[in-house]
Amino acid sequence: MEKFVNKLSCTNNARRPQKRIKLESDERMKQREDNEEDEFSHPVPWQKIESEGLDCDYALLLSKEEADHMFKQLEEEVVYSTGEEAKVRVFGKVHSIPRQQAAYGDAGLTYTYSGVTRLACLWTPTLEQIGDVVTKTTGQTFNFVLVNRYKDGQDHMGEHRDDEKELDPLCPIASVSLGAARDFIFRHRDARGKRSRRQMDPVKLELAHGSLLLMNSPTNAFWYHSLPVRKKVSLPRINLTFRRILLDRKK
DNA sequence: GTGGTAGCATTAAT
DNA sequence: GATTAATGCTACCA
Repeated sequence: MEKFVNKLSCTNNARRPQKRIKLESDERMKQREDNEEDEFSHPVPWQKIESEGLDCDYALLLSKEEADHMFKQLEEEVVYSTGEEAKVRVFGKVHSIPRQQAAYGDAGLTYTYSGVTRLACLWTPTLEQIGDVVTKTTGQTFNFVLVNRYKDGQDHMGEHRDDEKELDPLCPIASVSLGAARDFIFRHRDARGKRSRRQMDPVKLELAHGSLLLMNSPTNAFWYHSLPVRKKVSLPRINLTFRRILLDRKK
């Protein structure tokens, strides 16, 4: 069995991803960094995950106690889609998605994928709180979060890319995991299928309770990702993917 | 043999 | 034509 990337020794002890989009003055950034020093008594050990066209950062964002608390709060707060909203069309067929899903974000935001348009609910206190931690840790702001709940190892997500046109292409997608640890697989678009053009090994991660995975540009242009079935997993996992959706797109 | 997983095939609308 | 956030089937491995 191949070793998973984040089971290997961690070589990168930077406090946050090296790549940052400069959105604010040096003075404000310095001020914010000073505040972060107060907030996080332990530096966040980032692990860089790289391959051709793949650029991700992985870190344990929350302590076990914090993550336990957030998980419990979300179980009470989040209301998941039902009925038609929980269905998706793939290969011409309509399926119920094999997990629970909900969309939260700024007022009036919508997000479309695979023939389904979602109107975001307004942030819950816990989602806002976690979003703040992610922003403070990464320097990125987000206006939308997609919540996926996998009740056990039978729930999963098929291989896909997050390449929706309405996403800000320069803003990374920040994926926070709570609950049961699950495998997460990246595969390069040119290494899929029988007549694949190239031999490229998939990149495999295990997403732990309280972890944060940043998918930086241009990862989603080249790499598909999936959360495969794992029958031995019996506990639920909640995944939050924070995104920035572009506003006022030209019509 | 058996259970779990990896990888390919599917399918018809956009 | 290319793509596809789904499942189904088969081959492989422990």
